[in-house]
Amino acid sequence: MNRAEQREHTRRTLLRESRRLFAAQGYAAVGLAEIVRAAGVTKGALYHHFDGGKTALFRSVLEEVQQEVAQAVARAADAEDDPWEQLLAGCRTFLASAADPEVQQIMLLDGPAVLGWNEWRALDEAASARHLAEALTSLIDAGILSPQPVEPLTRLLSGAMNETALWLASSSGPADLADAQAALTRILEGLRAA
Amino acid sequence: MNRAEQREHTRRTLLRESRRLFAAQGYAAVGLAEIVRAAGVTKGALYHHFDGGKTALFRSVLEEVQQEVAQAVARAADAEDDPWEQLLAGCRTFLASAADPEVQQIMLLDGPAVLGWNEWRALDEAASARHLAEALTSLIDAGILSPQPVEPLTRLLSGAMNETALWLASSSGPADLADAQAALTRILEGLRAA
DNA sequence: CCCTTTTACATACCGACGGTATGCGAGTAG
DNA sequence: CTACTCGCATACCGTCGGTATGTAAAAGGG
Repeated sequence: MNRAEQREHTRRTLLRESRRLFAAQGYAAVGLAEIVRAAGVTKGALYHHFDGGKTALFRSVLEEVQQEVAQAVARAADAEDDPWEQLLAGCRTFLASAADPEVQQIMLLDGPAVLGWNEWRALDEAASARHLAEALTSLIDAGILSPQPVEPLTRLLSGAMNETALWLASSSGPADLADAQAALTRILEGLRAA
Repeated sequence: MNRAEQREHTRRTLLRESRRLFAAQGYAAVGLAEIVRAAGVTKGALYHHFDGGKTALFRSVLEEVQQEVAQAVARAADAEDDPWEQLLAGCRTFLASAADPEVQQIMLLDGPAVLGWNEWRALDEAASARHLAEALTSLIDAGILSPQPVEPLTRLLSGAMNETALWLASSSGPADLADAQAALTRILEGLRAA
């Protein structure tokens, strides 16, 4: 194994193990000692790969999670032809993806608190909220949604989905996801009429 | 000053100063040393009043903040006669109240991450989400909203308002609050039609 | 093939933090 | 006046995130 491979291996191991621990226990409850022990390295390696220490490691994990969610959403949206159906499919898929406890703890609970809301929002924007905003803009241009500022609407819908996903984890019978998706659909359809 | 008065004075001072610091710097960035110095006491006093230490102190601060927001919302809603107008007024007031940076940092950012989402939701439920759910139930019973599960809808709306409030803090020109309230109204009116 | 440099870590250490055990003096009750 | 309680202060501890330094192996030039 040459040096580049070894480096990548260590980095990926740190990301994988820290992601598992952050998801299971929450950012604050996980110590660097536990992370490096799980990864089979030492703190020296961690700080060599992640300049900002614990925070930078968490940021990388968060980006990874957000990319995965965004990919799932994009895939679901691309499977539809009609722009309106793309929005519905994307939103429903986001809700389903964010129902994963790993995603919740890292992306929805610790993310904003650890990085601050501004940085969290910037990452969220880059990963998925931008696509939502673009979709809404297209629908407004096409006359399917009434003309209005896109940013507040994007945040309303994004926040609605985020907190509903968290709710799904607590009281989740299997019917709740369907109920939540139905309620979300009702909201979107209500906007369409107007 | 007798003992009961002294006790209450110390407790209120700790709550006031810790609230100020938590709001300004975030939970994790504030040390107990800083809190007790600002309050003019020592850690002994803090642990005498708040059995769970830093976490318990934060929980008390959070409850205080939530109560204040809930009171403002209830007052705005009670000022209206029509149930539908009560809902609109309550939601708009919540958005305006949660635009306060103190409220955001404590109630929306650190709250869920520090206490965990389940406990945060229980406190939120007791303070304000319960009223929202009751209002929605009444509107469904009155035939103003279409029959549907109330819980998912409550979480969708609550989450929409929470994240929009956070957005207001970042990019806030003074017109943004009005835009956000207008978008929220559009969503609610859309539900009404259906 | 050897020597130099760089790289990818490991080791050892530090200050600060949250938390606890104990001490103490002023109130309060009998 | 006394005994007891209560509201804190003091002193101390283990653990944490972070850093400075050491080191062995890989890479690169002659």
